[in-house]
Amino acid sequence: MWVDRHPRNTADPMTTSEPIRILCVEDHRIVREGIRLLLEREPDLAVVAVAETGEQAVSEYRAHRPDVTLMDLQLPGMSGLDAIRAIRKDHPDARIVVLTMYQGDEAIFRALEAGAATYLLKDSLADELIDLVRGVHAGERPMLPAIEAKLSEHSKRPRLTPREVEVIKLVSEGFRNREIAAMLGISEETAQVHLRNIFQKLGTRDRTAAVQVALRRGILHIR
Amino acid sequence: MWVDRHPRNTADPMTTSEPIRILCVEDHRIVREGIRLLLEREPDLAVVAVAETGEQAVSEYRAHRPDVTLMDLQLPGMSGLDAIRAIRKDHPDARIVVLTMYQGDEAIFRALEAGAATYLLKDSLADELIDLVRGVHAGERPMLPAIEAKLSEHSKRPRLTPREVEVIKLVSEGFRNREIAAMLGISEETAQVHLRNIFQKLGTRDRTAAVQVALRRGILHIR
DNA sequence: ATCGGCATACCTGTTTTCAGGTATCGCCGA
DNA sequence: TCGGCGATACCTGAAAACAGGTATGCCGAT
Repeated sequence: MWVDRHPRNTADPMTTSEPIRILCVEDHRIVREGIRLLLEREPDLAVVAVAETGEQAVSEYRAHRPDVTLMDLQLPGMSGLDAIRAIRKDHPDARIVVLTMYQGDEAIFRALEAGAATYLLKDSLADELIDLVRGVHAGERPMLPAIEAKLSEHSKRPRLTPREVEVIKLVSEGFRNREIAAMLGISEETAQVHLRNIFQKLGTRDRTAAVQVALRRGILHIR
Repeated sequence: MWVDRHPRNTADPMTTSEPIRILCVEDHRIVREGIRLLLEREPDLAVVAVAETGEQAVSEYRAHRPDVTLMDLQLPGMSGLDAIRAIRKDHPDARIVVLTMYQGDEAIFRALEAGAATYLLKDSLADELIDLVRGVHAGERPMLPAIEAKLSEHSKRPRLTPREVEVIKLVSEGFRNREIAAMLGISEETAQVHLRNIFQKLGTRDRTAAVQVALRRGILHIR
């Protein structure tokens, strides 16, 4: 618990003199610069720091204590998800807006579970982004209808357990059941049981299709 | 930090009255809007049209005949690659700059083969984008060192044949060898031979790893 | 205290995939 | 015209993956 040195705007951005201070976390420099320009067309928004990795995001957050953090999920090194967790661990009142390409229900669920205030896709309108930033800064947790829909879809589906996620991750990297078992310190048969349960939950009959579904749903990520 | 805001005079853009007319093809609206702002900070650049699908790109090209087209590869419906081919078929002198996230050597090779003038990644500098646009407009085919490196890497590797690409694509969708054979109208054994050749070329021992490598190298795409 | 979910393990089969070989046919370029 | 490559096909045998069942220990919630 600390005393915030930077006064925050709780309401009515246009009548307060201090703009909303934003940290923009995005690894693609052209995109980042573009988003910065978008935001800074608004007189009540100011990008005070940027970061292109999860680690940088954490340290820039500490250094600048922004009012709102705009976070991409796909980052080199520490993922955006882990960065959200790390920031929220030290600063439980951090207000984080996820802005990403990932449209999988699991990605959305995990980001909000990790403490993000809201979630939007990069093909949203610039105005939607700006509205969400203002709303989140005002303490709300505004949610776009498309995201709500994916969330309710998610709640109807069985989730993979942490162990199952480990297994499908190794499967996606091309390891055999025997190797996966050795890496996890379990028997090959147990690894197979996990895999069978994964197939059942994802509605697939083999590992290749399971990996595809896991990628689409945001259970796994590229690279 | 970074990004100087002054227009730089490479070929003295200020003395020419007509700006470079650009078509910007990019499905993510926030990114598209950001790139547009980036480009339009330069007085000699003007975004005269935008498109968010391959089909739109083709029709907008026809309607506006831009000097330079900025093309993303990942588009809903018709891919950016097919859009490049379609545009270049009707307009062999079309000058197209690919701006994408895909960093796989095969994606780069195919784009240039399809007629793109140059290729850059979204984590390039805004200035690099602007320089490339100006260079391409001037009739050059400027190439960033990182892209050249990937291209020479590509030339050292064996390429998959068209048939092999069809096979690995179906494999990535989770089909069994027998199903793939039926879909392609060949025997299961032939499908297996293709797959064996794919493993050999990609340096993998099984289908799951092969799909991962194919995704990384831009031989396959998500979705 | 009991029940359900999770992780673990083993058993028995069947199906699929992988590895190696050989062979034909057609096409294209040297 | 000859040689190579791509696509096709078949054979055999080994390895891996998949399907179904049963069972145990643990832990958290009711």
